[in-house]
Amino acid sequence: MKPRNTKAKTKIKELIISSYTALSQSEIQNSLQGLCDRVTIYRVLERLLDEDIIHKIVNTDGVIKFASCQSCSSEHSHNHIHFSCQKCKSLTCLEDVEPTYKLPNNYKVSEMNFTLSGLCPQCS
Amino acid sequence: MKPRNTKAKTKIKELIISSYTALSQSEIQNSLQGLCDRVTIYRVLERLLDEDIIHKIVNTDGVIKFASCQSCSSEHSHNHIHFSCQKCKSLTCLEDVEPTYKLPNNYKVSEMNFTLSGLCPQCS
DNA sequence: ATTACTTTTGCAACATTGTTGCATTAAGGA
DNA sequence: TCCTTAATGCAACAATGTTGCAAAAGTAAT
Ligand SMILES: [Mn+2]
Ligand SMILES: [Mn+2]
Ligand SMILES: [Zn+2]
Ligand SMILES: [Zn+2]
Repeated sequence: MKPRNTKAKTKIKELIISSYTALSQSEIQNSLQGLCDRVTIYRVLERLLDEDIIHKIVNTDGVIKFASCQSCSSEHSHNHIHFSCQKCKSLTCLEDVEPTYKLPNNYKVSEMNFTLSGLCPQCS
Repeated sequence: MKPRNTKAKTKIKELIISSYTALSQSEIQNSLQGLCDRVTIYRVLERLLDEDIIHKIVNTDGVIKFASCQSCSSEHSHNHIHFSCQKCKSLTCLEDVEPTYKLPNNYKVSEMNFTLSGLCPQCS
């Protein structure tokens, strides 16, 4: 399975990389203005995830968003916090903020999803 | 708006309180075996949230789950971690585990949603 | 440039989750 | 028991995500 570069993939990748905030499928669809089918967006996102170009974040309302990978060029890890603004609805990666916690024994952690919500600097 | 105790509400409340893991709408629906309509479950859950009897958790896959409130009888706070097992699919509250983190200035936090996924003690 | 191979796409169809309006039912106090 | 109104059932709808399959397009070799 050799991945190919298509119009849709190129444009979606570009969109996500140039966006300061994480984007949902529907937000991407609106930006593309009919460049490709709805289904194609889902499939392209899946491919970009596979290729470690983007990562997936579940927002506090359950909406799934996508953001570019910044710091995981060497190794793929996403242990940073996300911030969801209740006013402007933006979801941003706080790449520098990593939480600490103390788990009971016998839990094996492989992923984390940490999102704080409230007001972002622009809105507060 | 004086809340009333109905069969549906009583049963759903009972289900969630007696469950060790957080439950989704569909899991509740399966347990109820036709006791009430699908829509009623959504509406009952909303009421139980309003009454601070249960709290809402967004799982790592975006599925919304509900668990009873343990420690927020005095004040309503849910700053504990949740654990999502990738094998048995259970989502549990780790009431005693609260993370620490250092946020940049100007962010106003009002809620947090922190879910770790991996293998739970039973599955690892 | 043409061909051949295979990935990617569009479209239709479907499943799941969640919401709303409205007529009917039932809880609970008088 | 009666009355008020909260709660329910049902139908209809919207949003999100998935799948199968034929058609289109990317890529490398000729
Ligand atoms: Mn991120
Ligand atoms: Mn919890
Ligand atoms: Zn904001
Ligand atoms: Zn498990």
